[in-house]
Amino acid sequence: MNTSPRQIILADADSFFASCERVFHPQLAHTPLVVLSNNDGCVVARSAEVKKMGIPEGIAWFKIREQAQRDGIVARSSNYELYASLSSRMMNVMSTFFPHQTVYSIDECFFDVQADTVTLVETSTRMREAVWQGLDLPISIGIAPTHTLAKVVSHWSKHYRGVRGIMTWDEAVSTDSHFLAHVPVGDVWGVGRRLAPKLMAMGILTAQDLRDSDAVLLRKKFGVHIQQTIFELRGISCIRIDDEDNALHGRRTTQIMCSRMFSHPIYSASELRQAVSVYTQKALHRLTAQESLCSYVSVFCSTSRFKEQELASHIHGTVALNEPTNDPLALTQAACRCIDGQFTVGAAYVRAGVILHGLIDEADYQPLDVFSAHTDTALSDVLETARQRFGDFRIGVGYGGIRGQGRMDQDTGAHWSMKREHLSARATTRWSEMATVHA
DNA sequence: TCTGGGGTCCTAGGACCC
DNA sequence: TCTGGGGTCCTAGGACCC
Repeated sequence: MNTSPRQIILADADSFFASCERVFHPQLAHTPLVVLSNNDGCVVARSAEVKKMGIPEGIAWFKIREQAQRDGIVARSSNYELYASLSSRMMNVMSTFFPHQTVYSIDECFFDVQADTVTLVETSTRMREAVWQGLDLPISIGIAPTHTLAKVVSHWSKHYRGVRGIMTWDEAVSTDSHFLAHVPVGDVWGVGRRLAPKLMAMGILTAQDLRDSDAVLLRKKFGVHIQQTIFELRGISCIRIDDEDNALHGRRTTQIMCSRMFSHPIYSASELRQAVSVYTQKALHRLTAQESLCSYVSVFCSTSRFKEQELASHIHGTVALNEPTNDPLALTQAACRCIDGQFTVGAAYVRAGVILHGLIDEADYQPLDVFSAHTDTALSDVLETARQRFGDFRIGVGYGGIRGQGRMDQDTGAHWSMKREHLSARATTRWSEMATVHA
C-alpha cells in the first residue's frame, strides 16, 4: 500500500505564447518579445526580457509601440493555431511521466499523484528536460498538497525568486515557515481583481492572513469559492478540476461565444448584420464540432468603452429558437433578429459578439414531429455537404463564406475584419507554411 | 488612428405553483 | 374581506479563471 501523501503537480509553460513564437524563430531566443491580442490590440504575452522592462500585461499596443521600436522589442500577432498545436504536443509529452493528467488551460496541466517528494522532484526534472529537448518549450513546476498551494509555489518561484524550474511546498515552508506571509492576497488563485481590495480593506493582506481568517464569515460575505480557497491554503484539498475524460476527449461546453473587436468602426446596420452573421457561423462551426444543438441565441454590439462619445450604444438581445437546432439559416436569422430595431444611427460600433446557449447533445434530442415539420433542411444540407467537401469557411450564409486577402481562413475581406500585421507561420499545421531550414 | 477573447460557477431575486 | 409559507425553476449579473 502506498502511504505517501497525495500531491498535486502543476506544470505550466513560461511565457507560453512568446516561447511558441521562438520555437520556429530561434534567433529571437534572447530578443524581448511580445505577443499581441486579436486585432493587434494589446499585449497578451511577454518574454522574460519584456517583463523585466516593466511592461505590464494587457497594455494597449499603440501605447508602447514607440518604446518597443526604441528598445528593440519584437511584436507578433497571436497565432492560436500554432499555439494549440504546440500545446497538444507538450501535453502529450508530459502525460508520459505522471498518471491522472488534467489539462487545465492551453499552457498548464495538473497531475494528481501519490508519491514521496523526492521521487516527484526527480521525475519532474526529467519531464522538464523532455519538454525542453523535444519542443524547445520551458516549463515550471509546483508541487504541493493542494491545487491552490501548487499554484502559489509555482507562481512564487517564477515571479519573486526569479528561478524557473521546480519548487515544492515542503521546500517553501522548510525555508521559511511563514512563507505564505510573503504572498500578497491578490496573487492567490481564486482571489481576483474585485475581491482583493475588499479583503485588504478587512485587513487580509497576505495569503497567510487569508488562510487564518474566518472561513464561515467570508463564505457568507463572498460566497463558497473563497471558503474553498481558504481550506486549500490550509492544505485541505477541496477544489476538483474537470475529470480526465473531459480533458482527454474534448469536453462539451455549455455555451459558445464568438466576439470580436472590429479593425475599423461600423456605422451601418447592414454591416453590423454582416458581422453578426459571420460570427454566428463561426460559433456554429464549434457547435457542430461538439455535436450540440442550441436553444437560444444572444447578440451584443457596442461602441468603445474607452472613448467619451455622444452616441454610446450597447445593444443586447436574445431570441429563443423554436426548437434546439444547428441550422445555419435559422441561427443566422435569429441572431439578426436579436438586434432588430436597436441600431443607433451615427454610433460607432467597435465590437460585436454572438453567444449560443441552452446547448444540448444532438444525440439526446428527440424532436416532436408537430413542431419540427416546418423546418426545411435543404439549404443547410447543401452547406454541410460543401463544407465536408471543400473545408471550413469556404461557403456560408451572407459574408460567412467569403475569403479576403488575409492568410487566415476566417478573414472575410470586409473592411472591419481582423487586423494581424505581425503574424507568424502556422508551421506545425500547414504544409504551405512549414519552416525552411538553410544548411 | 489604434485598448482581446472565451469560458465556468454561484447567488439573488422574480415567477410560478401548491 | 382577510392574504402564508415553502418549494422549484429560470435568468441576469457578478465573480473568477486562462
